[in-house]
Amino acid sequence: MHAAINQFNLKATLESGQIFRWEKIGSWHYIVAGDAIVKIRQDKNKIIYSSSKEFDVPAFFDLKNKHYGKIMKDIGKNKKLAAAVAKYRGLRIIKQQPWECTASFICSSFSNIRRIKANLNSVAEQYGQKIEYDGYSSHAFPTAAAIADNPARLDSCGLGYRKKYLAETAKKVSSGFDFNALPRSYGEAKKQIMQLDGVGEKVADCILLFSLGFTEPFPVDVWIQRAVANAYFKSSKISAKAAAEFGRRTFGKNAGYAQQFLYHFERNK
DNA sequence: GTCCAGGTTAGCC
DNA sequence: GGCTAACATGGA
Repeated sequence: MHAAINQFNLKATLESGQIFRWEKIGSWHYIVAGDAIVKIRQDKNKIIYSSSKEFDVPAFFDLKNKHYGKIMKDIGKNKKLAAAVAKYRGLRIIKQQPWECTASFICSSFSNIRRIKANLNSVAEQYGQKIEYDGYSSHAFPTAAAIADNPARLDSCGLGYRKKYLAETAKKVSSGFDFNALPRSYGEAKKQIMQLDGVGEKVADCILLFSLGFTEPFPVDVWIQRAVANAYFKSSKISAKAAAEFGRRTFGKNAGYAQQFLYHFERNK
């Protein structure tokens, strides 16, 4: 499939730490999402893609968002963000499946991207069905029930203390917790998600932002905490809570985008 | 050996 | 409510 596209930066989108199970081989990117493999590359204002099964690639990359230009204009007004927006315009917020996103960010806590990738691939190998497309082979991300049925297999995934969080959350998700039945309000939805083991303020914000369609979360990790302190408070350190409140107050409904640009910019400077 | 990594939690005040 | 130490593991 070919499609003409404006304001899309595939590289920045994939490299900005929202999604972990992807790999670049030559000029192609292979992304494993759920039980599908998506093959995609970007050539200026065009994307070329296909997938192992039916998959809405434009929806996944938020390319149907009619407000993107306006959002960029809005957050770009902020002096500290102007450079990030100029440099990475086209960075999109990916829309993942809630369970997979939740599991991913439970694994992300106090870790690093390289290791998170290895952890998630191990989990997929332990439980997930083998899938193959265009010579690229991987494993589907397992259902919560698959993990809940046999949590012992997490032992070999190198998750450390996160193992018990993932096992417990898999159990809850496979036995009643329903992402589709969450309240519409950010605060209420967040409160419910935080009932899950291993899901605190930051991971909850990531889940709401990267999988549930909320755009106002401002997830604060060590990078964002430092960046906000340095750029906006002329201080070397402020609390995570203060950084989150600042982000949401300053950027409102677009805080999620602002955070993602800030994060990617900080990590690459 | 020491330090750090897209934090969360339990235990304390 | 806010503050702290503990939590497993791997790489620099």
